[in-house]
Order: sequence, then structure tokens, then C-alpha cells
Amino acid sequence: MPRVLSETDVADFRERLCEAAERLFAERGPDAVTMRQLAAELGVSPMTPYRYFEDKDDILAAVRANGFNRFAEALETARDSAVGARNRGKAAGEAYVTFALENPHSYKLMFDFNQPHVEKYPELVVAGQRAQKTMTGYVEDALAEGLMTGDPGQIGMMFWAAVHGAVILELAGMLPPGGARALQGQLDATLMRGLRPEA
Amino acid sequence: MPRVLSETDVADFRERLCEAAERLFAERGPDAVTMRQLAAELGVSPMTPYRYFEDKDDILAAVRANGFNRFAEALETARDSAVGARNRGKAAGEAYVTFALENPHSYKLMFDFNQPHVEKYPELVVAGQRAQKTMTGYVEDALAEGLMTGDPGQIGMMFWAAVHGAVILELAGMLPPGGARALQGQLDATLMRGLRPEA
DNA sequence: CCTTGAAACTTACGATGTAAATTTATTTCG
DNA sequence: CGAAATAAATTTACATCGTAAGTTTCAAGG
Repeated sequence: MPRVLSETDVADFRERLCEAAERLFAERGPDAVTMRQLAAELGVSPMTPYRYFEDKDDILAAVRANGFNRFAEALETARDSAVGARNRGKAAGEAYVTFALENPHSYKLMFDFNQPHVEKYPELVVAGQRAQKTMTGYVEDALAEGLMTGDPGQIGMMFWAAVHGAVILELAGMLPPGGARALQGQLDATLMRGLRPEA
Repeated sequence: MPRVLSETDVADFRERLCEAAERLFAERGPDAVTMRQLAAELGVSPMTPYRYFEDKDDILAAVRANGFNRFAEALETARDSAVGARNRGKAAGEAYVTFALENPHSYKLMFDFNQPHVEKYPELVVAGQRAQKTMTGYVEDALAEGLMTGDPGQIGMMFWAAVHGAVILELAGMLPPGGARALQGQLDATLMRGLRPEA
């Protein structure tokens, strides 16, 4: 009987390839990275990665899912480090901007909507939903504390749309460096004011 | 002496190729469209487009600039069709969402930040700034009318970030179809409320 | 009616993603 | 302890891409 790959062998290889892909994608963009380069980076022949990934899109999806999970982790950590709905919201918003500006390539990759058939990669969908949940979850606490009134889902979406928009404007070079943080803070404050229950 | 292309000949060819490119890009995405297909669409040989465009990126930049200009036109039309700063703002916001949802592929192409070296295509930059100006211009009127207080540039950015964020969430499939319009309306109303001068 | 030279076409090349064929290497059994 | 068996890895091969280089075409002066 031949040698058969253990589950950890497979996981190891996938992880090493994802690491290399993340780095190369960040340096030159996914289209400019070839399967041959990725294989060479791991010191294997050009076709070996195909044992571990369906195709190039599959690798891209794995890298994106990784990004979403690291992102969700950063948000969760920030949220858990503060007390009170208002402070948790602020911390999560700031962590959002920080992550996006410190990992612009990952962020761009994650939210690049021209990526093919997301629905084919359930792991990616799950990772995205995890990030979404963290982003909007604290709104329910804020509602419970009487800081605002309205539908928690809709309000969460509003905050999400606002942060994302701020980040995009900076990444597109339409804000001064670091401007997204200020813009996000202003959006957050203004939305909170606008959502305040009538006195 | 040989036949020489007139300026209108060149402009005509460029326009016809842009039209074809816009259609094919929208159907299958820019990466899935080849120079050979574009040439075949116009009934010329594969290398002929290179007489009129530097390379494929140059075509993509032209299509994006077209998109920004059509976009700016739609916003300007909407804005000019209403009276009063508040109504103009509302009309522009709605037109923004309408354009994005009716031309999702153009919109994605325009705001695809993974596109290479924008700065190499001045026409594209100019078209983008035209759209930006229309998007945020009416804020100055609103300030003049006393509807809000603050820095017009910063406030304009807030509204822009909010609409864009709402659109992106829908295009990424994270909102029910048409949800961006409702979300944008809510963002607009909430921001206006939050920016209201103290009574 | 030639000559001229820009415009269009044809050919050609290196690179890509990946299918298919081949080699390598490890494990179990006779 | 070989030798068969077969998963994993490599090598080869191919269609297709963007586009550089070479070739042909054909309308406008002389």
C-alpha cells in the first residue's frame, strides 16, 4: 500500500501555501501571481498544489476566508476589551478601520466584489458572516441600554455601511492618509446622535 | 501618400470598441474578455485595436472613465430636477443608488480598487472627480440654508461614504434585493438628524 | 500609373492555467 | 526480505492569452 497523506499533512500544506499566497497577493495582486510561482515558493513542482486545491480560484477563496477570520478575530478582541455598549461599539469601529488600513491588501481582497461565485465556497461565506455578526452585534446591547431606538439589523447595517464606505474612500486615495479614522469617528458620532431617542 | 486616419475616424473606432467592451465586460467581467474577442466584435483582426489603444489596461481605463461620466451625468440630472437643498440631496442619493443597481457591472468596474495605476490615466481621474463633485456639492447649499452645521467637505464625505457602503453591501449580496435603497434612505435621514443644528 | 507609407493583417513567442501521462516512493503482503 | 500496488509528485503537453515583429494592402500625391 502506498503512502497516504494524513489530515495534518494536508492541513499543513494548505496553510503553508495560503501563507505564501497571502504574501504574494499582497505584494502584486492575485492576477499577477501564477500557480508556478506559488509552487516554486514552497519548493514543489507546478502541479503539486492541485493535489491540495481545486484550482487557483480555490486558493483565492481560502486566502479570503483567512482574511475574514483574522478580521473577525480583531473585531472580537476589540469589542471584548471594552465595557458598555457605547464603548464596545467605538472599540469595534476603531478596530475595523485599523485592520483595514494595516492590511489594505487583505481588506481589498476580502471585499473585492468582482471575485467569482462566492457561493461555491461555503467556508468563505461562513467567515464573512462571522465578521458581519461581530460588526453589528453590539447594536443589540446599545438598544437594550436605551442608547438608540429602531431595528437592530437595520441599524447594524447602517454602521457597517458607514465604516466600510469610509475605509474605501481612503483606500481609493480620496482621503488624506489616516482620514478614514476621523471620518469613521464622525460618522459614528453623527449616526448615534441621529438615532438618539427623542428627549 | 497613404491614407491617413482622421481624428473622427480614431474617435469613432475608440467609441465603438468601448461600447463593445462595456457590454462584454458587463456580461462576463474584464478578465474573461480577450483582446481577440473585442477585435472580432468589431470585425477587425486581433491586432487592430492596438492602433487605437495602448493595451488592454488602456481600454479598461477608457471604459471606467465612460462609466464615471455617465454616472456624473445621472447625478447631475437628478440634482437639477429638484428644488431646495434637502430635495436635491435626496434626489442625488436616490439617483446614486439607482445607477449603481441598474449598472452593477459598470459600478463595480468604476470602484474596483484593485485596478492598476489609476494615476496613469488622467481622463479617468478627471471623470472620477466630476462624479465626486456632484455627489458632495449640494452639501454647501444645505449648509447655506441652515439645515446643518459643520465642514462641507467632511460632511460631503460622510454622505458619500454612507451611500457607497450601502450599495456595496447590496452588490456583495449581503442585503435583500433593493435593500440598498432603503438603507441609503435611512442613512441619509439619520445623518441629517444627527447634523441638525441644536434647537 | 507608379511610388509611398500608414493602416491592417498575419505570424510568432513566451507565459499562463491545468489535463494527461509518467515517474517516484512508501506501505503491506507473500 | 523482495515485489506488487498505488497515492503522491513530477513531467510533458496543449489551448489560450497579451502583444512584439514582420508582412501585405491600398488610397493619396507626383
